[in-house]
Amino acid sequence: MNSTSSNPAADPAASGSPSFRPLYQQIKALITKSLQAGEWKPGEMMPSEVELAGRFKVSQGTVRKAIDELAAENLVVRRQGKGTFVASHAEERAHFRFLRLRPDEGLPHHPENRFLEVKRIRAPAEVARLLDLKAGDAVVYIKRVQSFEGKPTILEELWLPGQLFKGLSAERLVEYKGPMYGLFETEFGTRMIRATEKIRAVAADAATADYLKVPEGTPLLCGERVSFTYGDKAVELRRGMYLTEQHHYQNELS
Amino acid sequence: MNSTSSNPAADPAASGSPSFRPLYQQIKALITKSLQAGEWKPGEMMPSEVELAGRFKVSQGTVRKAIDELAAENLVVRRQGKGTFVASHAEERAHFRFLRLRPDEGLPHHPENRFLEVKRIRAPAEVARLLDLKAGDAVVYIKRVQSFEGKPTILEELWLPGQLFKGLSAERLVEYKGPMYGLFETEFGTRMIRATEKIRAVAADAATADYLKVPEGTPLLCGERVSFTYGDKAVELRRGMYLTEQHHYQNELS
DNA sequence: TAGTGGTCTAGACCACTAT
DNA sequence: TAGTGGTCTAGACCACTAA
Repeated sequence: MNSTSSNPAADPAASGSPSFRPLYQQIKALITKSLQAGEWKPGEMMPSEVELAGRFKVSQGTVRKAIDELAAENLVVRRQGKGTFVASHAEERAHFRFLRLRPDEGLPHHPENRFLEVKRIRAPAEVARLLDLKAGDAVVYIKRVQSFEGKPTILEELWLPGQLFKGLSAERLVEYKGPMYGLFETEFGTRMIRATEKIRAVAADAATADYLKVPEGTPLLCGERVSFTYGDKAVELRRGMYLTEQHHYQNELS
Repeated sequence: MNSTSSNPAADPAASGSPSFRPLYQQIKALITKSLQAGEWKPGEMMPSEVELAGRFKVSQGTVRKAIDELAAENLVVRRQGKGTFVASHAEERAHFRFLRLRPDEGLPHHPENRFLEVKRIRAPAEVARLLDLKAGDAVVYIKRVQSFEGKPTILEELWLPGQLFKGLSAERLVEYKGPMYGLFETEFGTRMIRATEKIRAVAADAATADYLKVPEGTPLLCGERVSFTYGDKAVELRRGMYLTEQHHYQNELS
């Protein structure tokens, strides 16, 4: 396949792209668009490489390279002999991808959740800025405490665009088993695919100390996370206070 | 190339591997061995794909896939039209790979260094355990304070295997411009390729508070890093106390 | 046995860099 | 112009899964 081919996607003039763009990148973009549109739902198998190659009129190798990158970005999961599947936060293996807080020894446990508040409010300026909304736009506000083995360890506040999370209620959150991100993608069609996190050390204020049952002034990890869905659209702001007396934040540098 | 080929690396019996192992993985291992042996030094260009394909008696595509993975692991850097180069910590672009502490606004600056101690000691049990040494083995101990714009921000302690870092002195550290990892790879032939980090929040003790010129009890980020070289061999333990009043630890989740 | 992803090859051509 | 990495193809065969 080259630029003299009849394949429209490979023709820069037809694609409207002024500069050279590899075919497999264009295929990747098309597949991503289908993922975003929900053509194949999380957990489902997507069409085989051969089938996609036929649909896009390119070789299987080109589809392969496109899917390789999607797999590297955790958007899809390849399973030899079975097929390629849309990644899902509902799967066990995905649970710890965004959960970096680990007990000092042993394997991570699933925390017990206690929801303190779930309500719709108008976005404060700072929240609106980070979520790319207008100040005053509706957002869902969630406040919860997570405990490990009965010990309160995480105090977390979340802000979600109200537009995308209509009908999200405390009942629904409590009743859903598994990670919140699973609920978000299953019930609200919003899948988190990456996030940025800023971490600092702070002293517990009176209210936080009370929730975590520690003395005021106790040093806590403070993490601010902004999560993004397809198209680098910010869809979650999360501020967490982490008690790190028996836990630590684990990170791999490479 | 298939299992009936005359290529010894592709023959499981000849390679001594009982189970199936892709050819490109074997090639990757061979190239890694050459990197480890210093056949090509950091910053140097390594042989072209065609040349390596000839040497290993495989197709260029197979070498390509091997190098693709090495590039993904930051062991080498590809430059179109030029060649493939051995990655180096001495290069500007690598400076911030392991440096996650950022100023709250603006781009990261290079800190000013003040070395408080550089000496050879016997490894305490805990250090020996993490570096896979025997308690009492010689280690180089380094203690330093890093300041940004004159403000002390990081108090760091390092332990390095004495065996690998003979002749490392305060003078050499002070005189070397650029990141320590650059010095380590240039002068001591030890290249850090990945690390694990555990982070928690702690209160500054009297000594630390003094170094960082903050009140005792100030919340600090405490990071413990173990760095590894080729073959997943631990070669550095680093414990840092970070003042996060004007800085934060930045992380990308994906 | 059929279908899927995974590996490997050989060859053509493109984009980029240096000379 | 020559050499490098980057893209794309077509086809063969392997490993794994499920019916």
